[in-house]
Amino acid sequence: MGGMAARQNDQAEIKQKVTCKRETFEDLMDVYQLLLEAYGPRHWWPAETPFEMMVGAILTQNTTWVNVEKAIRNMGKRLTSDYIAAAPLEELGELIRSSGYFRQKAQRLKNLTEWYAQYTYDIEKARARKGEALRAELLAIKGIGPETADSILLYALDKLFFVIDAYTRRILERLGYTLPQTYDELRMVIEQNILADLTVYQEFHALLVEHAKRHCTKEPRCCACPVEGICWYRQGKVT
DNA sequence: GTCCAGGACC
DNA sequence: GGTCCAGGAC
Repeated sequence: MGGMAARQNDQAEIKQKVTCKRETFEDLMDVYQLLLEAYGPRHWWPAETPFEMMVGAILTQNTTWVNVEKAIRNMGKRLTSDYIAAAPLEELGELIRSSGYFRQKAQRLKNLTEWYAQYTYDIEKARARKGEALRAELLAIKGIGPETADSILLYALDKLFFVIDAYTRRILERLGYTLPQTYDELRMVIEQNILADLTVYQEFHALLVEHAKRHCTKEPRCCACPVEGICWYRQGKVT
């Protein structure tokens, strides 16, 4: 009699267990280590100069990197602050057409360059400022949101801000973490649980991108995944 | 041809 | 939630 009720209880408990999530982000560095061992250091961001890095950050918004590469190649020697500052909007747009949203992005490149002018296009002058101040300035630029701002802060300005993108969310979801809704909440909880080191920040984001492309694709390819041992999606605990 | 991935702003 | 876009997958 009690046996039946107890069994139903067990099943209810099991059901609850499979739908719950990781409680904390304390083991994030384990994820980092596994990805680093699997893929090796990525040495991101792929750019010749800090300015090219910032340009790439805008061009890659909602766009695959191959299309950005075409745009960067197309700009060639014109990939300079002086050219962008002076070029007609339409001409600039044509150069970067392959990266999509080219009218918006042409204007955004001009906005970025206008901001950079106050540092006389000198990255060291910008780096001399506090990260928080730079972040506020970048976010005030029309066309630069949190992800683009943090990419620029991390990869061009050497400031400790963790970059959150769609790949980051997808991977962490699948691993089983409970993600805060907002960008900054997620960024800060990650920052509180990883080593405060520029290389770790830079590599971790790059490794997440690599992982999202090789294994944690939209349709996951879990075979031989370097984090399958700790992944809750792989273990059927989350969908 | 249609569909889709992918940030920021309105 | 709608809009901005090219290019690759199908």
